[in-house]
Amino acid sequence: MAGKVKLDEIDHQILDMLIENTRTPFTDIAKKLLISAGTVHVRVKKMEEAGIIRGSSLTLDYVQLGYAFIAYVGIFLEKTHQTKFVMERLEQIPNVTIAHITTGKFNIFCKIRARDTNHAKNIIFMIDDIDGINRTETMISLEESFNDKKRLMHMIFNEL
Amino acid sequence: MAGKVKLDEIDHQILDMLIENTRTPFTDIAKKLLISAGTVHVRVKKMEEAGIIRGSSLTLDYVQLGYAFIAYVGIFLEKTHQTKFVMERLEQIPNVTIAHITTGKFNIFCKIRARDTNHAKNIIFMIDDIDGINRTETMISLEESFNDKKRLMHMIFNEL
DNA sequence: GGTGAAACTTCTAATAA
DNA sequence: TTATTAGAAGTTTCACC
Repeated sequence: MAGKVKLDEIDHQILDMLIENTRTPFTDIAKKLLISAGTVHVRVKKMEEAGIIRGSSLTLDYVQLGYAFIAYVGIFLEKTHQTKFVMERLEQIPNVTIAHITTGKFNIFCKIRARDTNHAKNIIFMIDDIDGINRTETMISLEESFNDKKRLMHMIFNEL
Repeated sequence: MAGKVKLDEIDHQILDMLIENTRTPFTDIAKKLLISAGTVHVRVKKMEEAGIIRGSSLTLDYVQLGYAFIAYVGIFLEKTHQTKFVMERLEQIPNVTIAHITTGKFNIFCKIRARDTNHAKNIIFMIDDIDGINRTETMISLEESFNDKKRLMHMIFNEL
């Protein structure tokens, strides 16, 4: 599964195309890179086996699905040794989409997604109720802006 | 592009399978849901046209790619009306993977990805240099934990 | 490593129900 | 809306560079 694989320019360009659309036909990629579809197939498989490609997922419009509310919750623990326990509890709440153990102001830091303010309130209360949490601080997202993955990839590949 | 579409149980299950692996053959989905591959095709297309499915992307192992460092940077602005300008500047830095305008402690809040602490320092200096930013507060992620999308989808579909 | 072609699988659109 | 069908397209393997 995990391994060390040196990626070359061809691999970078394959990833580049698949990052934009995971269903880009290998034949299209092959045509663009002037290689055979078989080669694309082998290289993708290799990157999957090496664990560089961990999977693929859909980007959904959560607003249209009725989940427009995003907030970040900073968590202060009573004692640091409770970190693992609290992280595990957070992972059990599906509305917590990502959680980090952090240095700095907060001990733990997580992102939540909810339908609306009222729904978010319930989720935050749920978090507040976890044993070991002293208090939380909520930051509501008024606007979200993404940077597309392709640009980060270019940085990585060109060692900028 | 955008539209109101009511999703039924079949749609939910199609999304469920594609969220885990966007390349799941429609024939597999059809077999599991006891419908025809043509129907799967039509429904996926409909969800794409409605904008519910916005796209697909690869999940990459950034640690293996040499980008193991994650931090969140809270930004305090000099004046609120500079928000848009600063957001635009942040979008130009590929290492800033996501940025939010927030209520609460910070005016803006962003996530950065870098090779190491030294690399991160340069990025944070870059952010500090943006006009209109008063000061920043960095939280380094020591450990990241994801919640899989499937569970969030189940919440959404079951109106929990 | 890569190719090109064969065998197999999947997609897609049209038609019919 | 869904199923069926059939031709087009894509994937995957493999013998051979």
